[in-house]
Amino acid sequence: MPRYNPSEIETFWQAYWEREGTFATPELPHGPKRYVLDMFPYPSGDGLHVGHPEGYTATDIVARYARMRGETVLHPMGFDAFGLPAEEHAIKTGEHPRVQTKRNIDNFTRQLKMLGFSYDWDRVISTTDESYFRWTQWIFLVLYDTWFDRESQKGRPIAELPIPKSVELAGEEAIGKYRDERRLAYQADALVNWCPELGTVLANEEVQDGKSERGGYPVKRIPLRQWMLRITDYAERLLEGLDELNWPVGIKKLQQDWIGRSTGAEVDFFIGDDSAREPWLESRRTTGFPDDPGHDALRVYTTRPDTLFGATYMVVAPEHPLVKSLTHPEQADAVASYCEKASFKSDRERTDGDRGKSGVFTGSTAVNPVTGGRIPIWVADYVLAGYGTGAIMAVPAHDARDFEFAVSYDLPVIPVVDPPSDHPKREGILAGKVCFEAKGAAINSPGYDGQQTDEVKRSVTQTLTKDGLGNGAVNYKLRDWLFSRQRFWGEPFPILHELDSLGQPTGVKRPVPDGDLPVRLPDLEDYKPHGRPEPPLAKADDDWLYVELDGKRYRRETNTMPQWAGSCWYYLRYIDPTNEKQLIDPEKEKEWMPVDLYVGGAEHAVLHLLYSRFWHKVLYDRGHVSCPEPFNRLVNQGMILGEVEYTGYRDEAGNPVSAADVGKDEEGNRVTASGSAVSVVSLQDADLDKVGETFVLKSNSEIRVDSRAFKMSKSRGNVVNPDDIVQQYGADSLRLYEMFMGPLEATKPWAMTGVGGVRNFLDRVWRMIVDDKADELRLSAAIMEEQCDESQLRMLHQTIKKVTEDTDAMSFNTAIARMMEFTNFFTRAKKRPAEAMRTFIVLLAPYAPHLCEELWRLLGGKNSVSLESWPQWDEAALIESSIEIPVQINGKVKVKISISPDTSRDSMMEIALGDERVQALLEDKTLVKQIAVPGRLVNLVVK
RNA sequence: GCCGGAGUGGCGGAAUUGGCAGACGCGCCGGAUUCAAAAUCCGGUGAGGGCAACCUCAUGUGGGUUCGAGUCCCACCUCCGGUACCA
Repeated sequence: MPRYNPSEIETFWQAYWEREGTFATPELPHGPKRYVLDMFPYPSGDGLHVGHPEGYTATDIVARYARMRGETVLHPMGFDAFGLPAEEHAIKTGEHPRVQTKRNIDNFTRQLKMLGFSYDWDRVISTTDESYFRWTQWIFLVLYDTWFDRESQKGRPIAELPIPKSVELAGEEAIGKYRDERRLAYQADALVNWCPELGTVLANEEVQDGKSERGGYPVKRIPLRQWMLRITDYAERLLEGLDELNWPVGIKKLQQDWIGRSTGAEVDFFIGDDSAREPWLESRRTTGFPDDPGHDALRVYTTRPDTLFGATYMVVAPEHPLVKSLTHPEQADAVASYCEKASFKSDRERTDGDRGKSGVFTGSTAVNPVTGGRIPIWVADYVLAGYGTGAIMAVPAHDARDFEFAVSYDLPVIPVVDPPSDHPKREGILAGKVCFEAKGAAINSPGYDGQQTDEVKRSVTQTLTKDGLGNGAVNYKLRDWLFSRQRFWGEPFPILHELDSLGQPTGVKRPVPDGDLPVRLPDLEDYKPHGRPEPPLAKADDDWLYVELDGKRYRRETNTMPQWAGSCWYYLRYIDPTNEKQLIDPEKEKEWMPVDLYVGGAEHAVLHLLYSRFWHKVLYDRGHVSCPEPFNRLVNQGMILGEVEYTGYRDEAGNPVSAADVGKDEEGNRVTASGSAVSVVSLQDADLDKVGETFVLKSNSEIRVDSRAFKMSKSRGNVVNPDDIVQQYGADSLRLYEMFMGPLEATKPWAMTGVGGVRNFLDRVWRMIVDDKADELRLSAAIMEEQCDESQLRMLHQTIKKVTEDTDAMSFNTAIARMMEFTNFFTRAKKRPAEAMRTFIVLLAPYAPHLCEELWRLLGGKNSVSLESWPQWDEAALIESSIEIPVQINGKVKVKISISPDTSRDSMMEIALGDERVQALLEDKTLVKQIAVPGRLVNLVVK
């Protein structure tokens, strides 16, 4: 019995494709090109989960479809294989991460091949390959060799950096330092999360409430020399570049918000003695607003210079460099202890809202530049050191945070913006009892009263600029990118630190010469942390750690790059994966770039995509790539959740409790309204009824039940393994099901019965063509070398049209629905013209390639169906001789009439009004209005 | 709090963008085939009412625009995701 047997067919055709090189991509495209890219996976030990094939199937369909349309397609795959899990595995087992990584990549490769994706496997790369990370290191050196020229908004070689005379005179060392301060890759002291117990530095995500996520040990923030990338210089370019991209608006918005551009002004507040103030003001009037405020001024950044008259105090961040000098002796202890406490809090904790605001007075005051009055300076951790100038002017009347702080510490509130007269809380606002953050008319602002916010902003900034006390300024939330990790399993930095004769670093850095790349990872005895905030590479043998070059001794940089590094540019390497001389051949780059379609999860909406764009722009500025943006079109696949779960509740006595009466206590445990604990019972849908909006127990309709699908997770036990699905249903079924579940971008719950549904469809396709009663594999007797009749021809061409359009629009679910209709239609037919079957198989091939190869062969195809060209539909065949349209009366369908589809408006109306059923309905009524839409409907408005 | 996205049958989802709501699939019901079952094939399936032809009600809720609203506007509710003092 020749039943559809996926496991046999699928392995056969996968071997065929590999043997024949069916999907090998030429070096250069001939004719139109399409670069279709997946976000490459991290090869975890768990193998693929069903979320991977979702995006991969979508791109595979697009890639196969594009090939059939005659485009040259680049559709590659690779592995983002540096990362923490392999290192943790190494710490536990002593096995080199490379070994485990290799094993995982092999497993992923097996799984990916099992799904029949049309990747060009000759181009596969892993970020951990030496031949790959050699170029990651090389790009780092490009960043190191680049400075950002603000004037031209462009990265340029460091050799072109203009050196001021004074620096030049100070000698080589000063020039070196001057350059180092301007490179896109630079070292700086950054605060890291150091956990002494674990003996390691942690990422922000690994720290919760000031404690390590693993173990719950205290984490301290300590400054450590770190590599940073000056992504902030590219903020404006990264923002502007978004305009031209075909990305989901939501993702663009996320990136915009992340970059967080704001405009306002920097303002200097005088902090010296009163006697020194006049000369200071005078000098400012003549010299203008300086780059450096000097020691007698405190500089703030504000987006609301119009509220300067309402600034009643100032706040500096605990890490602000002036904290010490601003602190009065009698406040010294309080300030010191406050700052110490703040240093223990993680960024996350400090910025965790609703926690109330705390602060401490420094004892000193500053002069408000517009009122001339003295206002107190506080230290508080609600001001962030890393944003703006790390200091603010506080305007409690018009800033919610300042207001909250002012109320706590009883600081004055002076309203300077009058809300619109119809504002419900206007009185409270004017009395300084309520905070108002929106725009209005200035009050209590001598010289500006009555003017509107925007106007006041402008003129206050103008006046400050004229007096040398302020200047318009732009700020970004985006921070420079902390680029080094104290980890083993990452790319080593290709940087050498010069040592003096005593073996101490001189501070001079030197890039590893190009010919010496890659800098490989050393072999370590063990990978365990060693209790100092120093990277594991510092434990390497001396012959790795120390280098002699041109008679000088150097110590290697021992930090490694973050996982982002390798994923920042992999899309370029696919184009020229084995080039040993260059990152990428410029000719190939020009032909293939940019990526035409990039599909992946939304979790990379900000970081990966922003980092990648940043590197790409630097490479662009330095002439290594030809296009300013890497990813033309981006599509985010939605998450696949586990099967829907029904959850009921029971009290301690075991009696069912309605979900409506179940809440959560402070610790998140489920309890009844009276506070007693409830237990959770998992239910089957056979036990349930639906009443209105909710599910209830069949046995007792008073008892409500929760119904929800959850994110797949090991702990919940709802993870679906692709291996199992392929084994049970076949790869084509898995592919098809994931595409049929719903729109690609939507979040959707898994349903095993649905997989059975699409398998059912493939079985029907098989039986439509194959004689399943015969002993050997042969065509069904219904397949004939005959012409389609009119309705078959229409069905065929409508299907070609729908599948073409839907595949173009990536509406795979509706394309599949249409192919199901086709199959249902032709299964019923006694005669199935072979030509129609062949055309249909071509349409289905991108979706279910294995099955289609098999049936294609059976229908007489000689080559792979993947090499066929995509069919065209014939408009003439689509036209139906007559269509049924509704006749509405007052917008409600009453009667249906049959007309030819090209009937004119007037004759439609004539036919409708001539219909006796319509006439009967119109009796005793007055026809007020008649609407006819050709090919659609007739609507009669009557009274 | 803020920013996104979404609410349509028992379930997943369709709906040429303002024109017959529920395509397609699952599930369920009935029939055929079978000694029986599986598989397969055929038919039915939003709710309520009626013997029936038919009627009424239905796209989270309430209003509005329109000949006509799942689709547009206003107000609100719920869920999901992201984000968090950026001055």
